[in-house]
Amino acid sequence: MPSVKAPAELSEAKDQGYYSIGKAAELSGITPKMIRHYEALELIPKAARTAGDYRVYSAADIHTLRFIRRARGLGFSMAEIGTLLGLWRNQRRASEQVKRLAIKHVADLDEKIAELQSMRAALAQLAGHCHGDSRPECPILADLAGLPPAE
Amino acid sequence: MPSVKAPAELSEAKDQGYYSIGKAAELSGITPKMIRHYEALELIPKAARTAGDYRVYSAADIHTLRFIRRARGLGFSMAEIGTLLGLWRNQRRASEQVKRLAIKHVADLDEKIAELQSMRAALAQLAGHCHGDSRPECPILADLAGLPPAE
DNA sequence: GATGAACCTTGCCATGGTGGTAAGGTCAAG
DNA sequence: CTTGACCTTACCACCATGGCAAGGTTCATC
Repeated sequence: MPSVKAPAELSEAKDQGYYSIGKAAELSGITPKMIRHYEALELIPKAARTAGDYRVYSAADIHTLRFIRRARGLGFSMAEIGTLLGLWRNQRRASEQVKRLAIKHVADLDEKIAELQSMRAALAQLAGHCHGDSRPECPILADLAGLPPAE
Repeated sequence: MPSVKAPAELSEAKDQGYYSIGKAAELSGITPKMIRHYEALELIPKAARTAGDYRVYSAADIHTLRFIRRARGLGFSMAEIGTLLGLWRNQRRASEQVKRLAIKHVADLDEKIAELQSMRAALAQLAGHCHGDSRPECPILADLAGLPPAE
């Protein structure tokens, strides 16, 4: 056995089914940047390190990262994802807790959607009344300036 | 004429129809904090100052602040509002420019709405399949974990 | 003419989720 | 031993807003 001071460990880790942060990013669809960020947020446990201080990830870690990515895709906040991860890991969870969180989030989404829709409707209405030619008269600006709607 | 070193100016300003930042905030619905912020962003011109370095606002300034508040209410970004203010102040603008900006913003809103709606639909679907009782089985978590939809 | 309340001033920090950049360390291949 | 790809930490930026702190101004009341 050659007397290498501190074996690189990284290729060794690879042989054992562990991934570098870059590989984990590729496999999970989360950037290395965000993986480190989630670790700092304590959403995921601190990754194991090689002798050279590189983070290493197991297949189970990749699985967790994918879970986070999907939850983000549904619009859950980091705090909510933290809760979801806790429930996911807890074999004795009640599905009722998960459902409650989901229903609440649906309501939050509905609220945001309604807000955006009312903006959209108001603006589309104004734009519909605007000639959109070379003349300066413009109901959009008139409305923003506070003039009566002039229906 | 009494030889007051530097006349307070504030009450004098008030007499002439000028407002303090607090009053301007009250009248426009924008917090003093944000009024200062908009000034720093150069969205609005630098306010005049009294001898005591207090900002003073005219009725026209209040008008501008209200314009900004309404534009924010329609979801325009600060950058877009800067453009809108420029068009508003420009008597020779073409309404076409305003309309183009508005239409673009409607498209942006539509995009966000569609995104939120697809989240909402996916999540509502999952929640609809979740028993929501004391048992741990949960299609929501199963989906986040990446299991097949199990329709 | 002093005191105190209400207001103003600037400046810094925080949010949330993500991106960038810089300065340096590690590793594998040539 | 060098090169280049990757990793490390530690900052700063975004956007719009809120909060707090430490200090100055104004004004009304005693």
